[in-house]
Amino acid sequence: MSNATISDVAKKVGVSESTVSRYLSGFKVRNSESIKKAIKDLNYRPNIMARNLKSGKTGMVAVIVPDVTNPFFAAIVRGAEVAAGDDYMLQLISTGDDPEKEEAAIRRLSGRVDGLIYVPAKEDTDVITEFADYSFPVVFVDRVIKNLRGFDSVLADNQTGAAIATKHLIDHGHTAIAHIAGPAASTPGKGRTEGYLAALKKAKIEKNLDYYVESDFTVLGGYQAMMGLLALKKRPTAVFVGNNLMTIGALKALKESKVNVPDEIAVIGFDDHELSDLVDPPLTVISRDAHLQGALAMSTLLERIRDGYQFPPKQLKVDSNLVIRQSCGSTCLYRKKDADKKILSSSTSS
Amino acid sequence: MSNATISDVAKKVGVSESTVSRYLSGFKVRNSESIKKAIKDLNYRPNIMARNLKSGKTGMVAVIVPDVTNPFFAAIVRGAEVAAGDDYMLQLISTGDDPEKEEAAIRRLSGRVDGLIYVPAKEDTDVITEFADYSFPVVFVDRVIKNLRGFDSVLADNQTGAAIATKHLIDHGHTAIAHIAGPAASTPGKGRTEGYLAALKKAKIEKNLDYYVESDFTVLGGYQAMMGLLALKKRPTAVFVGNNLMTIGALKALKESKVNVPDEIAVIGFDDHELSDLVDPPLTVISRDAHLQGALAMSTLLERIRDGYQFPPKQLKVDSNLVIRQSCGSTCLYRKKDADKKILSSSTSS
DNA sequence: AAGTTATCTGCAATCGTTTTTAGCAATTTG
DNA sequence: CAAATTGCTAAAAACGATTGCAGATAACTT
Repeated sequence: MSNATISDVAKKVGVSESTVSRYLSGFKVRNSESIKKAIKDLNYRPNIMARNLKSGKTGMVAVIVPDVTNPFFAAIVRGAEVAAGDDYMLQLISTGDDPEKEEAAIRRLSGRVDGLIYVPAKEDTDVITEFADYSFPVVFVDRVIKNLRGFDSVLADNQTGAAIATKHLIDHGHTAIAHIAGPAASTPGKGRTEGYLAALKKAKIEKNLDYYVESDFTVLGGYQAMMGLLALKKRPTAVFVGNNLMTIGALKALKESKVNVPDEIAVIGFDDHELSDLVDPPLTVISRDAHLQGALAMSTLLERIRDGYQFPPKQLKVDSNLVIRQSCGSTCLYRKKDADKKILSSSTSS
Repeated sequence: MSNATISDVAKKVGVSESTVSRYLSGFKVRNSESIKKAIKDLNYRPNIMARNLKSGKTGMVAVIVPDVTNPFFAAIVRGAEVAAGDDYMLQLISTGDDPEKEEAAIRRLSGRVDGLIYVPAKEDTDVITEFADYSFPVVFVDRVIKNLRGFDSVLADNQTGAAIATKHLIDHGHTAIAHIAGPAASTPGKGRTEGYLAALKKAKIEKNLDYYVESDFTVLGGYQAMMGLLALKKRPTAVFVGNNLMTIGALKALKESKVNVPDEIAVIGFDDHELSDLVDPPLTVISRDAHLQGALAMSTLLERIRDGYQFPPKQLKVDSNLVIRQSCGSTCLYRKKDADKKILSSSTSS
C-alpha cells in the first residue's frame, strides 16, 4: 500500500500534475472540487522529501543540548518547541555531555535542518570553525563557542545573578563564603564566578582561594567539591553553588556529613527546580527562565532563517531572580511572613 | 557558497556522476584517489534530501512524549537516543500533554521518519486508527492506545510495582491506605490501581472508596487529591501515589498542611528521582528504569524498520524495584542500618 | 462580434541523488 | 585464438514534487 503520488491524483482527475501541485499550494484551480475528492480517496500525502529537495528547505530545526535529562536543558528544548509552533519540527541531539559525539552529530546535520539552536557541551573547541561553512544559521544558548563571534546568542545574566546570590549571603552576615564554580572555560562558569568576586569586592571581603573550587557542573563534581570544602581547617559558613546539578551534589555531601543547613553552612544555588521547596531545607536559589531562553532562541533563529543576516547578530540576555526559601537561614532582613517564596527581580534584559 | 553537487565532483575528476556515487557507496573505483581529493577540495557533502527521496528512507525516528520536562520522559528520550547510535537521528515531539497538538504533529510525520516511538498523552482516542495506514512502524512505551492491538510495546510492570508498594505500607502496620491514582483510562493508572487493590485483597484489607482518588498525573492533581484525603473525617495513615508528579504535589500539600511524614502519614511514590533522597523526608519509591525502556523501544523499532512485521509484536516489560528511604517510617521489618537505600527487586521482565 | 485582458492550464525542465542497463577493455578459459 | 568471464564505466531513467513559459480558455470591453 505504498503512498499515492501527485501523478496518481492528476491522472484520476484528468489534469496535469502541475495543476494538482498548484491546487495544493493554494492557487485557484478549475477542478478544485474533484481534486480535493481524489486526494481524499487516494489518501494522498505530498512526499516531503521530494518537496524538500526541490525547495531546499527541510522544515526542521536542530536543538543540541548536553543532556535532556537535566531539567534545565529540557526546559530550553520545550521552550524552543513551543516557539516553533507549527512551522518547524525539532530534531533533538543530546549527547550526554560528550563533545566528540556532539561534533559528529553536527557533521551529519548539514542538509537535514534549516537552522540550529546550540548549547555546546564544550566551549573551548575550535573544530567547529567549519560552522561558517554550514549552510544554516546558528543561535547559541547559555554558552558560546569562543572563537565564533558574530552569532546570535541567548544567555542568562550570570554576573548579576551570581552577585545577587553572593550579596544575599553577605547580607546574612557571612564573610567566609565559598563558591563551587563551573568550568572557568565556560560562559556560565566564568560569568557566575565574576559576579561572585564582584560582590565580595564590593563588600570589601578579601577573597580566599581555598573557598573557590572549580568543578564541572555535575552532581558528582558538586559532591566532591563540597567534601573538599568540609575538609578545610577553616570551613566556610556559606556556599554559592554554580548550577543545579552541583547543588544537588553539594547537598548530598552535606547530608552525608550531617552538616546542618543553614545553621552550620548556608547554601544558595543557581537554577530553580520543581522540587527545590521540598528539599530539606527548602533551597534558596537564583532562578532564570530557561523556557523563555529556548523560546527566544527559536524566534531569533526563525528570523534568521527568514531574513538571513541582513541584521547584525543579537546578544539576548534573560533576567536572574532571587528566590528566597530557607537554605540561607533566617530571612530577617526581609519580612519573614512571605519569605517562603519571595522573588526579587534582578537586572533587565538587553 | 551553495554546496557542491555530485556532478561538480564528477566534472572536476572527469568521470561520470555514477562513478562518484559508487565511490561514495563503497564500491571499488579506478580513480578513487582523485575523487577523494575532489570531494575534499570542493567540500562536497551529499544532499540528504535527494538521497532520501531516492531511497525512500529518512534516517529519522520520531519520539513523542507528553512532556520532556518530566524527568521520567526525558530519560525515555535519552535512552532511545543512546540505543539509536549513529544510525538514526531523533525527531522530538512533546506537546505538553495536549492530545490535539499531538495528533496534528503525527499527521505531519508521514514521510519524515522511518519509525515512531510513542508515549501517547491520551490513550482512549480512536482518531489515530489511521496508524495502520501510516507507512512506518510504531512502538508504544508505557501507554498503549486502546484500539490498537498488534503493535510492539515496552511497558513497566505496574501491577507488581504497585503491589510491592502497597505491601510495603501494609508491612508497616497500615490498614488505612489511600491511593492517589492516575487516570483509570491509562495503562499505568489502571495497572497500578490493580496492583494496589490486589495487595489489599491479599492482606484481607477491605477497600475504602474514600481512599481511592483518581487524579491526572500532574503536580496540581496530586496536590488537590492529597488535600481531599486530608479533609476526610477519617484520614488515611498511608498513601501510595501513582506517579512522580502527583507525588510532588502530594508532598507540597502535606507540607503546606503541616502534616508530618511519615509519622502522621506514610508516603510511597511511583518513579524515582535524582532529588528523592534530598526531599524531606527522603522518599521511598517504586522505581523502574525509564532509560532502559527508551532503549528497548528504540532497538525494537529498529528491528521492525529492518525486518518489518515478519515477527509477531513484542510486549516487553521492565522491572519495578522498591527503593526504601524514610517516607514510610521506621524500616523495622528490614535491617535499619542499610535502609537508606535498599533495593528489593520485584518481578522479572517477560 | 471582435479585440483585449485576465485566468488558468499543460509541457518540460529542475532539484541531487541512486540504480539499472548496456558497453568497453582486460583478463581468463577451453 | 575465439569465447567467456571479469571489472569497471557512462548514459539514462527513475524518485516525487515545483515552477517558468507559452498557449488555451474565459471574462470583460467597446
